[in-house]
Amino acid sequence: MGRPPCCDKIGVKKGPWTPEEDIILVSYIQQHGPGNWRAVPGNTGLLRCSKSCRLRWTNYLRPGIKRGNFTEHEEKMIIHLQALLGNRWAAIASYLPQRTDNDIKNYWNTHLRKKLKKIQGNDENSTGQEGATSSSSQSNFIKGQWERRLQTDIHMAKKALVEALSLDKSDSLANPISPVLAQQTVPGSSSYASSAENISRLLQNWMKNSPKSSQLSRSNSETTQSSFNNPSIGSGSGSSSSPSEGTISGATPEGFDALFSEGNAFTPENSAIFQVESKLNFQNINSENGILFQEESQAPLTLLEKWLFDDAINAPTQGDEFIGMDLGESAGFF
DNA sequence: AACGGTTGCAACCGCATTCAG
DNA sequence: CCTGAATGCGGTTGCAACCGT
Repeated sequence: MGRPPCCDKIGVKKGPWTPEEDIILVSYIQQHGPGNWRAVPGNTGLLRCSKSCRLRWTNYLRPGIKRGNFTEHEEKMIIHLQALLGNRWAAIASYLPQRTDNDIKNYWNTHLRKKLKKIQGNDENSTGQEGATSSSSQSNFIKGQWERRLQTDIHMAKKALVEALSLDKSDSLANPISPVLAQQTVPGSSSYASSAENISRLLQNWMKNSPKSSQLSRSNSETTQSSFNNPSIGSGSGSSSSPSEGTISGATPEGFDALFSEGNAFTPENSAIFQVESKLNFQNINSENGILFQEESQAPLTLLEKWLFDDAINAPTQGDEFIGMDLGESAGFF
């Protein structure tokens, strides 16, 4: 049976998000933090269902999301993890904190699966006698995959238990991220800076597409960057911050037209102040509301993770990095 | 230039799980 | 403990951009 869809109400907008909607959502979350998605449409005036808001945030607007091409290392990790965990994209994404599960899933479906198929095809052609044995070897592989998955789950659960029971919590709290993961973090770039880049990008696109924008006064240029980060934005009197009355009344398309005139478009070049201020604001939110953006992107170091990174570090440049891992189709992928 | 096919990605759908009353 | 609602997750779809003819 299943529950009826939450979004089949009349008047709920579907389809691609507009920059205006993105900004309204980001602005709201900046004030109230992610969560309580049910309240988001009502409080923001967005004609989207809560689910859509959550998805937009987690897959696109959330701080720390890296977009664009996957690196070879990321690719290897995905293949490794997919072989180990199967299509558990959320679990895989937890090992690639800068990527969303949707992104990884898409990348797998569009790039890596094809790549694997191609290689499988080559293998079958080269051996020439797969046929009857391929199905059994595949079932063995699937069986092995499940066993490994089970073992990993048990391993992870054990480790988590040990960590939870450990008296020496200070170390893990002080350094919740592995050194290797820390190395991957771009020095000096705040988690929100990445989000600012996202917003900057979408705003740039918006500016391109919006004929109105060019007509707008540049006199707002000073207020734009600060007001975007100012929690009082849109509250009119600037006094409302409770979720129940936190409607971003000023965050209307008209309001944003004024806010983001051509001279105010966020670009990587001019968004430095924005990034710094945004960082500060999010830190405030972190401390005030207990929302931990940083922690969102910091998966704990598990044995699996350690193995993955050790493997990545020790991996030869080509070809045989999967030797001994019994990863079936993954072997010889590169 | 026009058209059809392909690709990549954002967003949606529906089921599963979790949580609060 | 039960029930209904919220949230999480993976599969799938829709569509714009790209490419070849």
